[in-house]
Amino acid sequence: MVDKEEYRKKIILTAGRIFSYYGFRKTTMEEISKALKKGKSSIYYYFGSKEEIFEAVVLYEADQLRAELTKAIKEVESPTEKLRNYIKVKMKALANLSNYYNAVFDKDLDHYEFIENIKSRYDREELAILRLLIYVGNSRGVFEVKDSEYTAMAILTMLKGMEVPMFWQRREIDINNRLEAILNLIFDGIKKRQ
Amino acid sequence: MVDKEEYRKKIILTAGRIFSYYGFRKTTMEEISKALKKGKSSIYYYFGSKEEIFEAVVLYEADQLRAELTKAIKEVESPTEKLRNYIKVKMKALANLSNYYNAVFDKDLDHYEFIENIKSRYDREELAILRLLIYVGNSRGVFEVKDSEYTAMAILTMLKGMEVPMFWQRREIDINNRLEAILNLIFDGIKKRQ
DNA sequence: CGAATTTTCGAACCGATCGGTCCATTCGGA
DNA sequence: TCCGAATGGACCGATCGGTTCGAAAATTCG
Repeated sequence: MVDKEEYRKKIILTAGRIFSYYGFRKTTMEEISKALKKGKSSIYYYFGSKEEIFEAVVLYEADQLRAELTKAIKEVESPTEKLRNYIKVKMKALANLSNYYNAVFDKDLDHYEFIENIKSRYDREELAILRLLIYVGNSRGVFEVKDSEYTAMAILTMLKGMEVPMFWQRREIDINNRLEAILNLIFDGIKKRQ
Repeated sequence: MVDKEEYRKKIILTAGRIFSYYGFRKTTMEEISKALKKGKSSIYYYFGSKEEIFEAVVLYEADQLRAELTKAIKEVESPTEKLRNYIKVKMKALANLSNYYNAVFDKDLDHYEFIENIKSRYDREELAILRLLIYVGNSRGVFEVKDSEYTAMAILTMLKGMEVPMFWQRREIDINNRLEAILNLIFDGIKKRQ
């Protein structure tokens, strides 16, 4: 009863690890169950299908990401720092939340509609957060942009653009350099010159 | 004609990349051929089987490693530096020559006899190199060990011991710390106190 | 203790996939 | 134009892998 939900969580964690290693297609139920030291069919007591597990994993990671993001912007005061933190956390998350990002970008997975849902839902949420950050920074006189809506969209686009190729060349230095570069770009373009 | 050997090399490189990403079992001939922009059956013109390709890849990486190692010990003069370089190169190679190391350690692959051959052959080679390094260092009065044969074996064992768990936690810092630690240990235990 | 319920698991189904083969076709140089 | 080198589509048998099912364990509860 109480344990069941708990065990689902354990499955999510374990399966998530394997998914992130092999990807959705190349991960087998056999492997998931072996990692849990259970029979293959036992997993079906907790989840209806492989897809359902993956869905839960992606959802879990997405929530994880949202939690980290909101924490990151609450931690600091100034709009500049908030935005800076936000972007940094988001980039760092690429390494840890690989299933979420694979789900968002993997073309093989495009037909899964739940991914479409997550995609658009989180896009809207992100946009709202960014817009707010920019709006506040603007009214405090730290930023100076005409339209916070479109500026938020521009930044979101930039972030998305960064995510994709990162999958192919994931060297640590590379990531940091790119991150610094984009941060500089964003702030120099956005910060009020005095 | 001339190209054939060249194309085999290209296949080895391409297949090696995919093998190192998915592992032997999870890599399909389809994927290899697609990556080469060729039909699946075309690959069989160059190699007799999937195993044969893998064999070639492992052999290639093993030779690569040997070349790097011999270069590394030729680059410097003192026995201390030679041994130091040797170990460092070996550890660094873990990241790049993943097929070779997977082949050496993957339990699923144990029944492939050619891997057994590579294993023992390279163990003997390594032992010989290490023994020589220690022997020279010894006679020059830089090292001070009773039996270079057994000392070489001890170091080899240590190196092998380091290799295995590295697969599971491949963080850069971790590797460097471990490396430093083991180098210190080896040298403090081996170097002549004055 | 025994009955009821929860949880596990092996067996088996079946469509998909995979390694490998065949063979007709195309390519490229003489 | 000829000939072997090289290619790739169609196909095959075997295995794999997701899922179902029913019955055995394990656990809970009266």
